[in-house]
Amino acid sequence: MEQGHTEDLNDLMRRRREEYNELLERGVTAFGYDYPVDAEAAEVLASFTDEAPQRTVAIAGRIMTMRRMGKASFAHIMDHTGKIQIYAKRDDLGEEIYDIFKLLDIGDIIGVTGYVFRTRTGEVSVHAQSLVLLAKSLRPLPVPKEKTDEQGNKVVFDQFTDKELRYRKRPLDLILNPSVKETFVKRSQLIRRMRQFLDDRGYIEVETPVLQPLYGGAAARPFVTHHNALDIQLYLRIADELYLKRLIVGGFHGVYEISKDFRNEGMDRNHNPEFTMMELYVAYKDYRWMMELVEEMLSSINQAVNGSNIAVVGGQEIDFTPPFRRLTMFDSIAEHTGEQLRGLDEAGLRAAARRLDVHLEDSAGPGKIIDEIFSERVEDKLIQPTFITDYPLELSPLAKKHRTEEGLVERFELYINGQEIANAFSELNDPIDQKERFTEQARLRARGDDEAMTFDEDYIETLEYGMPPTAGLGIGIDRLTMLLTGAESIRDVILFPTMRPEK
RNA sequence: GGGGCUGUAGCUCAGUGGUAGAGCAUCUGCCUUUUAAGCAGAGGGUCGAUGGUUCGAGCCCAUCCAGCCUCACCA
Repeated sequence: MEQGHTEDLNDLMRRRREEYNELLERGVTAFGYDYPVDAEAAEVLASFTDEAPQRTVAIAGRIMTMRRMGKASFAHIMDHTGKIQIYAKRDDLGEEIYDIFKLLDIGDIIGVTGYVFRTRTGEVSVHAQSLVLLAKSLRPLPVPKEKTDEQGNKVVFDQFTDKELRYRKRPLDLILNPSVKETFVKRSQLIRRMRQFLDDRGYIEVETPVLQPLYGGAAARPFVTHHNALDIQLYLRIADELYLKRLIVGGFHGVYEISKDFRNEGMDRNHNPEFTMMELYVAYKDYRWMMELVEEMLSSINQAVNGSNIAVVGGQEIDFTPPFRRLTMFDSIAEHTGEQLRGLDEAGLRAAARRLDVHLEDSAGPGKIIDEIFSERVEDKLIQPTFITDYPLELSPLAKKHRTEEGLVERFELYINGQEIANAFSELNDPIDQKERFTEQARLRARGDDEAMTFDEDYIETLEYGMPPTAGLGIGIDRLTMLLTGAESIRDVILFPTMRPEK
């Protein structure tokens, strides 16, 4: 239903324009400049007692309900802390103001000054002594109605539930569905605690390019753009990794970045084309050290967001108390399938996949086969926080070879509730090895793998100056937020998720 | 990309081939402690779009658009 054009006034909107004009004729400023707010709804309600001396408050918010009864009326206004009832009586406001009040609508934003009292039916309310319009709402707001039934349960009527509209018109979603705001407050707390945790350890927050002449650091297809003045093609970054490690070469002992990455791929419950990633690199550390940091950081973050070591997701309790379980990828597969893959050659791995009914592309190499078996038979069983360690080398072109295990790299991924939450490795700092890995990636690309990494000559050159041993970490902020808030879709933790444009 | 479901008033929805409906919202009147306020009345629709079947389509068929779920692909 197209309602985007102001010219396209339906009856409800036309009516509001008329009211707006009528207010102007009465000399009312329909859009105010400020209001001396000195109270908030939640605090006023919480602090009220019937014994305390009468208190006068100045409060402002959006009108959410209106009950006009001739010469006296009730309304609820909502500010950022919640709703509170306003009582407007002609004899107290004066006829002029009261008539203006009667011209107001649900959605209008008003400022009210008055004393706090309890109504006959028991609701703490503000008895208005003055009232001003701060913003006229010219477009009808689909406000749901609420009722408390005999059992004390809150019943909501006409709730604004259309998912598409909620994502497309997020401001309405925020006004009409209070839990939405809670999710984004939690997201903010999460990021704040993460930043604080990293800052407390002396790591430096930096900013690296979003527009990159070569993209790298992950296996993904990029968005392509063009710079006019230089007349060159640029890519939106798919990861921060290679730039951050350049900074470790440059002498920073620890750097991190929290920023958007962009991947030109499909969208679903777990993927949005732009998403927020935190990446951290710390010199002289390895992936084992990084596991301990991740445990501490996540339990600290969950404490900040949920006030305990527990998060509840889909009725499941997730326990963030360190230490988290550690399990090699091979052992996790053995535990959940009974198949011991360690030491098997490609034919042996394929046979195991067949026994487990895991389908493979013909082109899959040993590492890919192991990864497929893990993804299909293990991943979704990892509910409590579990570090899966030691990945096949061919899947990890930026990770350092395992110090004792042939064919593996020192890498871990943290799984919680069946989802990858963190990815980390001992970073590859040998430029000769790195060059070989890039060469292999280039071979894959030539064979048509458009997600294989590009050969980054400048990065190799930087490594050749010498990079200390380094531990690196990436955490998807959106997925972590989903986990800690129990959200089922990534769109519920992104304020303005990517949507197909309305036609 | 495959399969399933959905799209009707501002919102939430009903409507199985015969004159488009309900509640809330809106408008008019009454109403000075109401709370899904109430009472009386009124207005409001390209039934997602296009084409077809039919004497007749919101309903049946086809195509398209959009959304959700699911599988596949993908970190």
